[in-house]
Amino acid sequence: MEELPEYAERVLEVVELIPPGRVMTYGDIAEWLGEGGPRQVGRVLALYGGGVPWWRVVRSDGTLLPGHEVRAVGRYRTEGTPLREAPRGATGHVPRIDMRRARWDGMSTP
DNA sequence: GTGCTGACACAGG
DNA sequence: ACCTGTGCCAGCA
Repeated sequence: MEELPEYAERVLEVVELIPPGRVMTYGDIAEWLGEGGPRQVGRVLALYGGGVPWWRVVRSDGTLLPGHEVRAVGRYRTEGTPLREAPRGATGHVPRIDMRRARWDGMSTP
């Protein structure tokens, strides 16, 4: 059985609450919990994020996790997450999240 | 105790 | 749009 710190459990719980097609930033989660900071949230996901939709947690500017961009973009296309598509034909360029539309404040429940 | 590191955020150039 | 520096908080050598 896992002995997760309570803070980690809270973070994971919030991440699981994020509806498909939406995203939250590390800072938003920290603020939503009212405790810790973005870096702590990031650390929790790095350690225990394997069981939650980690791709729905992005940086405030909408950039994806280094090394996991391809996997994440696959999910976004499947879930219909608003992306800022690169201008036609820009090969090698990874799309970023359209934060203005995709950001979820946690208010409207799915 | 001291210092570096990290799945971050923000401001400036 | 990209890179750099500074601030923040916790973990680790």
